[in-house]
Amino acid sequence: MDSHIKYKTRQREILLKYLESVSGKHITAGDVCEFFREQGVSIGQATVYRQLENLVDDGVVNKYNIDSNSPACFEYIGSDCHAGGQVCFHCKCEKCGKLIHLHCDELACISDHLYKEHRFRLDPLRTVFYGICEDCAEE
Amino acid sequence: MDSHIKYKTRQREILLKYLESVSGKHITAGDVCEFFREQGVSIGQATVYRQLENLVDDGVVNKYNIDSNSPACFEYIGSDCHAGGQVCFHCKCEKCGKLIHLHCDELACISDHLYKEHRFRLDPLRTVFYGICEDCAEE
DNA sequence: CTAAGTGCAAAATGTTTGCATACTT
DNA sequence: AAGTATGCAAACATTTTGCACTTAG
Repeated sequence: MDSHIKYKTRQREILLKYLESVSGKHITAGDVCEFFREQGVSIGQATVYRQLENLVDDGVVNKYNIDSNSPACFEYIGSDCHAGGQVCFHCKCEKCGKLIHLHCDELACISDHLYKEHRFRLDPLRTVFYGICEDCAEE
Repeated sequence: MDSHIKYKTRQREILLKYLESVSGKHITAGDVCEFFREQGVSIGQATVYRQLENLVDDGVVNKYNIDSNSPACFEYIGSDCHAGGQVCFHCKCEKCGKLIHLHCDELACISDHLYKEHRFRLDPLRTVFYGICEDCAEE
């Protein structure tokens, strides 16, 4: 694999370290910028966007496009992710906009059903379940 | 079901007619505006966005978010697929773009699981399963 | 007559780009 | 030294919003 990274820079290092530290969470480019600003760490937002894109190309993080208006989400997966078989599904609340992600093996039944009954191979990376979340339902 | 449409306006009618005439195709809000401009039909772009969103809420068209940069796509699906109180799920092939309609009782387990285990109320009108269809898989 | 929809232009949003400077190797 | 990355600010594209006006019921 030809990696897109050529130089090892301070910015890439701290970005990667941060993403790793919040692995399992969905992080937007804005989140990243805000975090570093709060920490007093100086990093340009253009760099954040550029490095995030590099990391996606290198397969170290995943990028999710939930809505066309809401910002893209990134999630650290490391380099040996796809072998781990840890698939995750996403639920998006239509009311509050919250993004829930489920690392749920039980949801495999969905893939199974779609494949066995309909010969459709579900792509969990791109599929988003829309609906109403628990909190919003209580109203 | 309470529809979001209250008034039947000229703009909604021509928009719906246009979308129906290109059903099977992916149309962006920009495409819609351009088409009407070329036809000499006057319609404000804000209205296009607002009515498209209404149509999505009504389940008459689907909205697809491919990238966060590229514009959202809309596709006519009609109202007859959930006419008899029977909602249907949609699968979209990422390769050939085919839209497959599945009827609900077969997939009730998904809603059930999401609700029982995760307290999430799935909205089948809005949710689209992405993946690879049978035909495209044979390659 | 009233509620809902429209259209314009302006604002908001998220992301990308040009370019001079700084850093890695 | 050469090639690459950074940071800023400006550019960009898409979508949303405020508000006065029009239209459907």
